[in-house]
Amino acid sequence: MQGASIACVELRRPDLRFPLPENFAGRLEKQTVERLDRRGKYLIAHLSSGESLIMHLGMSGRFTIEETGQLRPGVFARAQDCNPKHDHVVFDMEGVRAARITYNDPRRFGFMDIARSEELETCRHFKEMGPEPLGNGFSAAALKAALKGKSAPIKTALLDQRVVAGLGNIYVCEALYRAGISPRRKAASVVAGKRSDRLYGEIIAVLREAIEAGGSSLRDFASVEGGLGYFQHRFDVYDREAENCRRCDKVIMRIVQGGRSTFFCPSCQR
DNA sequence: AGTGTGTCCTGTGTGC
DNA sequence: TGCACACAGGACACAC
Repeated sequence: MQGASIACVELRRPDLRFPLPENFAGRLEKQTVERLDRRGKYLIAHLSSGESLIMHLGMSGRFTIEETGQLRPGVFARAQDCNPKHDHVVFDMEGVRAARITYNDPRRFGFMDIARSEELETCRHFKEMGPEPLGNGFSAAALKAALKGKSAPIKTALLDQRVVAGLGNIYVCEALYRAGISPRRKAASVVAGKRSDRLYGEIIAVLREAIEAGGSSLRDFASVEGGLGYFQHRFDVYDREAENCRRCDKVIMRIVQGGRSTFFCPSCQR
């Protein structure tokens, strides 16, 4: 999409998780995508109009690419296992590369929005968002400050995007296991000892390793080229209920916190 | 203000 | 085979 222009936007329904913004297609058509970016779990396309398209995949969203030009025919073939009845937004790109970019999302938990590019940092999606975990804004001190005084369980606190951006259920479970911290422990008590320093390091480590492995393909995640991630083979606890801990051989437990599954080793995590 | 609960939606896997 | 049910990578609205 970078450098290409949006020739046409086809909306196949008036909303995703939320209503699409006013004049959605009109504000995108004829604009050039100057730069693609990411903040937390959001994708951002900076447009020549001075506005930016903000996209979130939710749980099941995906973009597929069909190359319509002759540049690299067949490289970006449409994923076979993608039911076209959930194709909700179609972007026809022209210019440096002609392609059809389709947003498909069975559960429709994803959403899109538009904001002025110079106001991105203060728009509702990013105003309160915490630092990028692999960026300069994240440090052991920053993590401590964000967790300080919180009575919520550390598991719930780490899923809160205001603490640190981009952590989801898998990597929170994995980071807590690596750091030897019980998911039930109050966030404030993690700051009190040296646990938060260890946690800081493990958050970064697990994210780096997962990115290196191409992400985690549970059922349907794939890269935009269609390739699968491999990090799921290296989960220590996530989706391993009743299996044995790799470290102490005791049984991995599943509990529910804030309506989400938490996997942990009650012996290794204190 | 911070925290816990329910909700949005479809597909898949499991047990009966 | 058919059916009911639980659960899924996330964020938000709401009640306290």
